[in-house]
Amino acid sequence: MARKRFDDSQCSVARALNEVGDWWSLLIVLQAMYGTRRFVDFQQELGIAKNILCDRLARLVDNDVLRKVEVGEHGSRFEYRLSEKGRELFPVVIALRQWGDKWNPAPDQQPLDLRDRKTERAIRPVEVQDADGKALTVREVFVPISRTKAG
Amino acid sequence: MARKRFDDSQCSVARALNEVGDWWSLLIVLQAMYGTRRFVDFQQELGIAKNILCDRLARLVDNDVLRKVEVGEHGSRFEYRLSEKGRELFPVVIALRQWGDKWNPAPDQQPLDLRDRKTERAIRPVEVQDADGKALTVREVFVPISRTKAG
DNA sequence: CTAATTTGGTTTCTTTAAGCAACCTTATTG
DNA sequence: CAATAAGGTTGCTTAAAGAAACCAAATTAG
Repeated sequence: MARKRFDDSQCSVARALNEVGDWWSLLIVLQAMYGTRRFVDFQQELGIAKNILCDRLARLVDNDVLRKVEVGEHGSRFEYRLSEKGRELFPVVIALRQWGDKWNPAPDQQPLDLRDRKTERAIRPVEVQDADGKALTVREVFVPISRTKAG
Repeated sequence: MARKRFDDSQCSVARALNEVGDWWSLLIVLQAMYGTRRFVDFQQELGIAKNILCDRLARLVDNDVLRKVEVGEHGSRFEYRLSEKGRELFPVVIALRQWGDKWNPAPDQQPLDLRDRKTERAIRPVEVQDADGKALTVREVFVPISRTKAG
């Protein structure tokens, strides 16, 4: 595949994609948010090859998106849990999920119904908002000119 | 690469990733949001090989994320513009950008400063919110049990 | 009006990663 | 004590990414 490396890119989206932008990583993070923690469970739920899963988990751990935790007294049983950094991908994943539900709905599947544990009310669509919480489209924003180079 | 096809996946995140989850597509969408429209400009700004750019643009057009518009009277000059569907990736891209800025900051780059055109005030971090606009973490939500299979 | 350049590609070749299957080691279970 | 499960590693095949060369139509320069 000869993938280009973006580690040093000036664009933080490119750098973010370097960590979770490959095919499987974001799906692994998603599964982790659904509660999956064990190697075999990721493998079965995602239908991913073991060597690829191995590689992705290791990279996600390297990048501090997941933490690898020994469970069972003598080691050799592990869990992969989301770190704070990994958990903060929540808006990304949910925004992507909502976008997919809206624009590529599966006929036999209703859109994600995610609810607040306390109130049991559904979440809103993820939006880019101004300081007052009003939704903004891409056309309603701008990047102010700054002295240093922008990404 | 032998990439697995997710077109028929039950998971809409997987289906979304099928459209914009490959290496370059989301960066192309990002560039388009920054205002890029021409083939050569994408090529230069992203540093992408022409054949790959060609392929990605065609796929994004196929998937209705971009529209290919003839410009110049006799055709053979084109612009690639975001569709409504493409524009609605805004929260996804911005959430990813903010995540990258927070967790992988470049030393010589300040985080994205995106502002409301009208008020000139900075946008907020993209969040998952409850019905009242309160931010929710992944731990504060649940998926209610439903009669049909969930993604 | 002709030559050079730009735009938007296509083709060929090489490199590299994804997917599959087999195998392996250390627990735990039966 | 044998079988199975967890968590990998290794080797092979296939397919996609990247680079570079080439190309045709349209525009611009002279």
